[in-house]
Amino acid sequence: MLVMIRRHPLAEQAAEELLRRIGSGEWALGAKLPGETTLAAQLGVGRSTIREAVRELAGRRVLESRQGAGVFVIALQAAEDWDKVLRKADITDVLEGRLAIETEGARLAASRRTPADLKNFRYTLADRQRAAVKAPDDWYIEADLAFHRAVVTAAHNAVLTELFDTFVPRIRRAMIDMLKLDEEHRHRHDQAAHEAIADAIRAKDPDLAAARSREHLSAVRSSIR
Amino acid sequence: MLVMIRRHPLAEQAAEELLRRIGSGEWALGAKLPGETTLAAQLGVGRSTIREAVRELAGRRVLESRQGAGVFVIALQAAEDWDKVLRKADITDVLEGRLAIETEGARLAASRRTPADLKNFRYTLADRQRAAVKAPDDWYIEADLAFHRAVVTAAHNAVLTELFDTFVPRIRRAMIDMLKLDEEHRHRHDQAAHEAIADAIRAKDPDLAAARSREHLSAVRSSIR
DNA sequence: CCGTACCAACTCCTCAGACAAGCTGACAAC
DNA sequence: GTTGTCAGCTTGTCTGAGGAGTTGGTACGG
Repeated sequence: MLVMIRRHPLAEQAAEELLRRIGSGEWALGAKLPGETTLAAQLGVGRSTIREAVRELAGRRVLESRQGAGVFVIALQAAEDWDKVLRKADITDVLEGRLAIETEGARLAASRRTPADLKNFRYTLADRQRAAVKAPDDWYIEADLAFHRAVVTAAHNAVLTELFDTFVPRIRRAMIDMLKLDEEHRHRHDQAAHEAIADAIRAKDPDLAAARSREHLSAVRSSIR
Repeated sequence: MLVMIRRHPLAEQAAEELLRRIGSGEWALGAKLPGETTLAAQLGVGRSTIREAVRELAGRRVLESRQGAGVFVIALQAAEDWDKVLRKADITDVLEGRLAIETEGARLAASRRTPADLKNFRYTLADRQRAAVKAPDDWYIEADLAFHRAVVTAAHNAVLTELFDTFVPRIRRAMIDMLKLDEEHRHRHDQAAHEAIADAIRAKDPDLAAARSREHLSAVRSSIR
């Protein structure tokens, strides 16, 4: 223990160790961990270090401590951090996930869109048009994402909207990289494809909206390779 | 402060207060928080209490502390806990999300499935057939989910697979509720629909696989209302 | 004028000890 | 048997001390 290279604070290492033991089945769901003093002695660290480790796992909703009673396991593993999953994932995998969400979103939007949704389309499309002509990259990216979000929002499905928002940071980074390699700004010229998606939703044609959404996003995916 | 009813430990209250201030814009993304002693004085608590609060928010990926440098904001709000989002979400919204994932999964599987995937289909379908005839509800549910997971897995897309796994607990609960109201076990009789999905993937027909997947899940969704 | 080495002040990190507050089970009194 | 009490456990909080890492200024040498 004393010899090991310390890249992380002791408290973090202790948290990882506890998480490992929980995952290995040493303590079942709902089980009570040994007392702080016992754990401190076991891991060879001070009591306050153990407390911080437990606090960290409490923040990750794995442990729960009750004064006077003890520390208890409330989850066998840390909830998947989606931002981390997406960061590590291959960009084509992410784009295929986005395609699944947006295609279905466009399909549902075609039957559920309200007048407010259509107004939102007009606004975000006009904004995207302006940004495509003269705005710097980051402005354009935000305008583009705003329209795509408007489509998903029009599906009036909280899960799909939340999924889209989860994907946004990763998509944004990918677009930044993509635009850097795209000196001709070819990507900005597909305003027509966006208008077409909005038109299909406006016309209440689910299959067409889904098809056009799929077509557009497939093109984006292809342009990556 | 002394008079207030203390239902939560001070460290937790301090964490909530810090989270509130971050959300209110007091500290921007990437900004450095005041030192431990300063914060402790501001909130009227001890230094170790502040440290535990920071540690909790570090576990939630909102703060990050670097020895010698300070504590920094790395997210403006706590990451959405997907399990929690799905628990609160309307079941039809969840099923529509599942439909988006599985339909696209089936489509991709039709062009990427390996011999191992097909073997997996055979195995899980046979298992589901047996369970549909005589097994108790929870066995049947696991067998059904195993086949659906096999389909998504055959798409060979880590993001889609992870999404499916995120949805599973919520879907499982919904199925339990559904089967309780389904005395005739009608739901168990759609083995043919599952075989049909597997056949389309086996035949490398993306559109057909997607259509059959969509049809099956739409039927499930309709049976809920 | 520029670059380097040094250093002081600041930060978080860890430990130890003390006491408060809350829970639990055993045991005595009724 | 039921109830009340309490001792012994647990976590919660504070304080003081020193260790370790970062940062920015400053003096020195070129």
